[in-house]
Amino acid sequence: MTDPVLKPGSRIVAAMSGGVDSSVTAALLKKQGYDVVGITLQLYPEEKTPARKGACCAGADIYDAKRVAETIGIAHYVLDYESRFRKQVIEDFADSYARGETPIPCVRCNQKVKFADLLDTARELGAEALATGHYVRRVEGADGAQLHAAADAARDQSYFLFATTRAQLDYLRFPLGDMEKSQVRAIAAELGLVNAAKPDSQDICFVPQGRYTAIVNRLRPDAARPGEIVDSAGAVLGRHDGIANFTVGQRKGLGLSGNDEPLFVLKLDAVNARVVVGPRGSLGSSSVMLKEVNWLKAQDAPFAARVKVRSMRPPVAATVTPLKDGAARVELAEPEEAIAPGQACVFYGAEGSRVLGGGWITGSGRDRAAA
RNA sequence: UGGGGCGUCGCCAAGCGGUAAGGCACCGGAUUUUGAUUCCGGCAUGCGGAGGUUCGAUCCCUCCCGCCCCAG
Repeated sequence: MTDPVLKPGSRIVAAMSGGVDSSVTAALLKKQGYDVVGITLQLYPEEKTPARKGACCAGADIYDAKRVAETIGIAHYVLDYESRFRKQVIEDFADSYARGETPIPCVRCNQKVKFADLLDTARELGAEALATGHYVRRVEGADGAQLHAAADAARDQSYFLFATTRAQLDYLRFPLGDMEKSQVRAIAAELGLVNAAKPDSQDICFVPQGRYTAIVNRLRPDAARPGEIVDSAGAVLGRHDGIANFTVGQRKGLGLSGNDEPLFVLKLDAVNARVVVGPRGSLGSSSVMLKEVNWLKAQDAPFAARVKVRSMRPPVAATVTPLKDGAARVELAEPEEAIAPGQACVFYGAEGSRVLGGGWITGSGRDRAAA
């Protein structure tokens, strides 16, 4: 099924990370007769991320992308995006932790790098569109392109693309949005792509072995300042080695023993380097405050929606109220646990799969405290 | 150095003669293109120490060590 808008034979830039998904994306477009140009971004120095499973965008992955491009017969370029990536994604990541938040670097990367600079580059190359291997659907609507969750719900990545603007969406294409992962791998195997059986990427791509705090500590030493672990009443229960080690809702790593029930992080106080903890029952909140909301629908009045407060969580019914200066308030029908500043709250239609927008969480209301 | 109580996994804590529950913490794995959560698995040949009684003792007896409390 070819694109309803693009002319046959149009030039399309395919963002190729070196993984199966983006490789198959490029292959499918090529098969459909487009003039596909593969581009791989070098996002960080190879030597810092020795070959490992689940990485992308450096070293061996770039090589994989090049091999795939050769196999399917398309042009392929590698662009050095290290400094942009460091500034837009890694620095932001560290700043966010230093503020006591829990960042989502993948969203920033899509928002500030792939759909920004890479998109511009694609235009400069005369391409009609930029395609990626995200599992998300782009639907041509009456008043422009719409963003929808992937057909394969278990694979859906719409949460990570909530910040995609309508202008960006207009130019983007996501050929895998209607497919199952197993189909994608089958196609890769059929075409003999080198990465057909390559493990899915996971963890933060620029962090070796999941030790993200090492990067944060190096960039923002303040986030590694030791401090107290306290309960909601302020009683000191223990000490910690830096708020960057924690996120709201976290249970492991507190080292507080002797309790009848486990304790979770309720809040991070960056100013005082304090970690506030409490029992599970104190984790729920039913109102969420957002900033920098990206609207993919008219933003005139409050509306009913289903929202996700974390990527791997079923959406819950909610009412979204647009506020001034790109802010919004979300009232959840049922309290959600562990709503963490720095994470995203993404709005979906009350029915169906359309993404209506989303924003960055700045705080949440503690309904139990308010009740 | 009179009286009473207590010492079981890193922490809390059952067991009170029949061959060491549980929770918390911790470790490992699964899941996951954030960070978490969650799930599964692991975690005291030994119950302060030394003897004794018994077929058999963490549970009974003796002594010792260490805490705590009330009196002096």
